[in-house]
Amino acid sequence: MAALSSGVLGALDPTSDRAVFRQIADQVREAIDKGRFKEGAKLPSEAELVEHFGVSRMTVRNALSILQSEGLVSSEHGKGVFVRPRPPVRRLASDRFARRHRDQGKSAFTVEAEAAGSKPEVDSLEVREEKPAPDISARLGSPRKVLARRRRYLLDGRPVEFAVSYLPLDLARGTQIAEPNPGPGGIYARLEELGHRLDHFDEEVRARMPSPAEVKMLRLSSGVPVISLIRTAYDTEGRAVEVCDTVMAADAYVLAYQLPAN
Amino acid sequence: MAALSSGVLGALDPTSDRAVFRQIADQVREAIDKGRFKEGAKLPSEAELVEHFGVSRMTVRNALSILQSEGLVSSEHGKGVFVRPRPPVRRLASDRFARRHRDQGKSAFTVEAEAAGSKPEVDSLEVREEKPAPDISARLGSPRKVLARRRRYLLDGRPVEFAVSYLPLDLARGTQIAEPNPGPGGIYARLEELGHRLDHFDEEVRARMPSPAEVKMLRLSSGVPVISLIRTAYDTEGRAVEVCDTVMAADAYVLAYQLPAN
DNA sequence: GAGGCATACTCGTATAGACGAGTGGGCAAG
DNA sequence: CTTGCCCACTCGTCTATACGAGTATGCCTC
Repeated sequence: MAALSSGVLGALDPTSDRAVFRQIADQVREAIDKGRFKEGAKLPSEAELVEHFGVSRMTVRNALSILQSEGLVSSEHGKGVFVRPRPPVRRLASDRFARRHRDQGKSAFTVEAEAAGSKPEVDSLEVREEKPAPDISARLGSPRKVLARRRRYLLDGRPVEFAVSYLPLDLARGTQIAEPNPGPGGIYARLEELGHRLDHFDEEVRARMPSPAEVKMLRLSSGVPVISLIRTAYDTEGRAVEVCDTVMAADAYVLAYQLPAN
Repeated sequence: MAALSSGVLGALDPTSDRAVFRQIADQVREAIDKGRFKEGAKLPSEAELVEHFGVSRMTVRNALSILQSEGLVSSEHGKGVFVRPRPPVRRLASDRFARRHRDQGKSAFTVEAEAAGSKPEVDSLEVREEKPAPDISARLGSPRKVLARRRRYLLDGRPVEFAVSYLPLDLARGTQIAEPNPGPGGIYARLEELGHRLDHFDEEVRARMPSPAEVKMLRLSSGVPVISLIRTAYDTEGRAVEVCDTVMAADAYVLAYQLPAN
């Protein structure tokens, strides 16, 4: 209440035809944008906002739900509503699969995370053979079955990315690629050892709101979209040797690409 | 009502500890996923859902608001709630700025849209000199002032993208780049004519929920994120000659990139 | 037939109240 | 001092009700 009377939030405009709950959302949003509520700070409680604006609680909750869907705030049961802190961002450079980055014992994810001062983890590792979904199948040249490698990546305990790699079964069966730990340099190193020298990767980038399963898997708070990245690896023969389907928490990533001008 | 009694939606599980509005959202989501409600189809009205599930209207609205924030449905005042149709998607290929695509009289956007059978439009064109924001300034080598070119792109009347190009003022002032219409091949063709042969582009891709201003500008329905793309163009001297800040409706785009493996 | 109006249906906004459940601090008992 | 409980405060869920505003339809009038 002290925070309110100190003038962080003003009054409603009864002459405006803008809905009351939008006016409240506007005021709180502006206060956040201008830094009057700082990152991680607790907003006034619903009861305080009810009293300050003289409206019912549902109206206040309606206003807060707007800000939540915009990704500006997140609520914690029993504690309050907080300005959502911006997490550190992981930058994926366009040369991240270059051969020269592939000669270490650790995975690219691990190396990069440790360099950035974060604690990397990989879990939910599942390796199995399965019948590919139509879109995956089409990219791989319609194999009857594929090897699927599923894993989840975490930084400092927070899940940031979920990825599934699909490889034609005739190519991967019986090799170290079919093992939970594919060895130093990852599956791309193994593919090259098997004679599939990699030529290039195609990546398709989309953004959308997460499914409930993805919300759970990535522990996403509301108002955070996901980036969907589908990468296809081609060998020098022009054969698609792997498709990797990745879903990333959008607030944890920036993708960097370099395009030639010619 | 006939649709409901025909069994598209089932009953609630009173023994479940899952909130009622979530159960309702789950059921409707599943019906959409399984195609029992098709794209563009009208859902049962709130009143029908109230009757079917035997709950209050706020509970139904709460359930629908979940689906709306997931981008699955959108409501239209006075008409109903509809399964959101997936709009046609525009694919941005990684060679879209290649010199060979730059020799026509029309802009790349126009050519590509017409090839895809859509009606392209460009509006809100504004060209002015201004003081650059810090992040833009840093990318361009800290010029005191820049030329800013703002425009909005539409496909079949729907706004899909809003873009601002920034160029160092000393480079653009007095040239055709400072004109509303930059001429055939766009500003990249003009830059090359001015002796700045383009070498490569850096692109940074992010996804997030839109600001209210972006919702208005792109006429976004709720539950649709935006893709933010910041492209920096470098000439063969290594100088950054342009920064383009683009905000795209995420449901209208897929970005395609090709990465070398070496 | 054309125009306009009434009406019924849709979602949008807002109120008031109730109870549940998670959190944290203080107080009392051991 | 430590343990455990209670309580106050937080957000979560749900009900019931009311009126406003946009849309579509059909009927009535002209």
